[in-house]
Amino acid sequence: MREFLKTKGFKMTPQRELIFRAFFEHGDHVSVDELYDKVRELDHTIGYSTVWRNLKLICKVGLAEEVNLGDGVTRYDRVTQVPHGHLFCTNCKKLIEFNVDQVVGLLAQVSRDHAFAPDSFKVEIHGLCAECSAKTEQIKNPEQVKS
Amino acid sequence: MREFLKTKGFKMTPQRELIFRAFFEHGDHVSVDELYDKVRELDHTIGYSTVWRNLKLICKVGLAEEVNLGDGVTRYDRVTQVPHGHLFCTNCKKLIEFNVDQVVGLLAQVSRDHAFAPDSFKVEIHGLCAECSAKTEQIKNPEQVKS
DNA sequence: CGACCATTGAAAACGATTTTCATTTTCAAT
DNA sequence: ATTGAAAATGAAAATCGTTTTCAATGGTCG
Ligand SMILES: [Mn+2]
Ligand SMILES: [Mn+2]
Ligand SMILES: [Zn+2]
Ligand SMILES: [Zn+2]
Repeated sequence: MREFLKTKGFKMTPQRELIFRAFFEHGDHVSVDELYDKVRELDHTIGYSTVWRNLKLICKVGLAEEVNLGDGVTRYDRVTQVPHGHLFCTNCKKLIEFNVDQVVGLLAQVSRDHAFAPDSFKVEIHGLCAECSAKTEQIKNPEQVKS
Repeated sequence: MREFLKTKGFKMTPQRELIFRAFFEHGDHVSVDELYDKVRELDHTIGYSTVWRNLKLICKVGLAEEVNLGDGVTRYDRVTQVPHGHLFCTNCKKLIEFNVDQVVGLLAQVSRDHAFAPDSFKVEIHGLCAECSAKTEQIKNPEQVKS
């Protein structure tokens, strides 16, 4: 890691080391706030802006990407070998990943059709996860015990 | 329109009339700022919050949806018969729509696989449109006239 | 060891969105 | 037409996640 960053002209610092570790070990889909809290447990002197800047750095060197689910906070998603889509529960904010190989095939064709040079594909399904869906069902149809 | 809103318990006002008209006649994919500017040309006394609230209202009654392209501003997209995806040029911000029938088919299956109750599917391709793509090409490979 | 420049932390700035509040307007019932 | 309750408006302020500023610190390399 240190070497990887050095080749890109960045320096390694204790704070950076800690933030990178925290992100890659426990941090997928974290917001700045969430990672800040995690990192603070290990070193309560680290500043918020340092966490923010290092998350941006992780993106700049291509190890993560910002994800915007439309709820006002930016999350940071590790870049993986295979691209994936997100099932986002608007109730409990759970995020489930799924394979998008087939979808990407279709979207690549769409891009070609429009002479569009794609950088990235974003595929999201918003709705209710199994658990929240079950709960809502209950609320709408309270157990009709009476005949 | 007046009747449609009345049945939902909302009142009609001159401001609302103007804002709705502006949105449905010239406003697809507008931000609040953009629609505010448009509406201001017709009535320079309308307040920003009134435009904001009425865009929210248009969404609430199901005639539009918020779109978040990750550039920090919320846009408002008319709800159409057939769902569509967006090709978003990160350079010139152009937005091109495309058919997602096939994609939605795949995503519906993904939802079923996860017992997920989908509300909406979001399909975006970020990159460079044909024009911007051509320009960038030029910059990277300036006409190599010399041998 | 310096010199140089990236990095840090605290605080302030930013900017889009949302809320507040006093006032005005709509609209259904008199 | 008059009235009253509820909804809507406009200006201003509040909110809140993000981003910048700036002085101080610290890493890298000769
Ligand atoms: Mn992910
Ligand atoms: Mn659209
Ligand atoms: Zn859920
Ligand atoms: Zn473009």
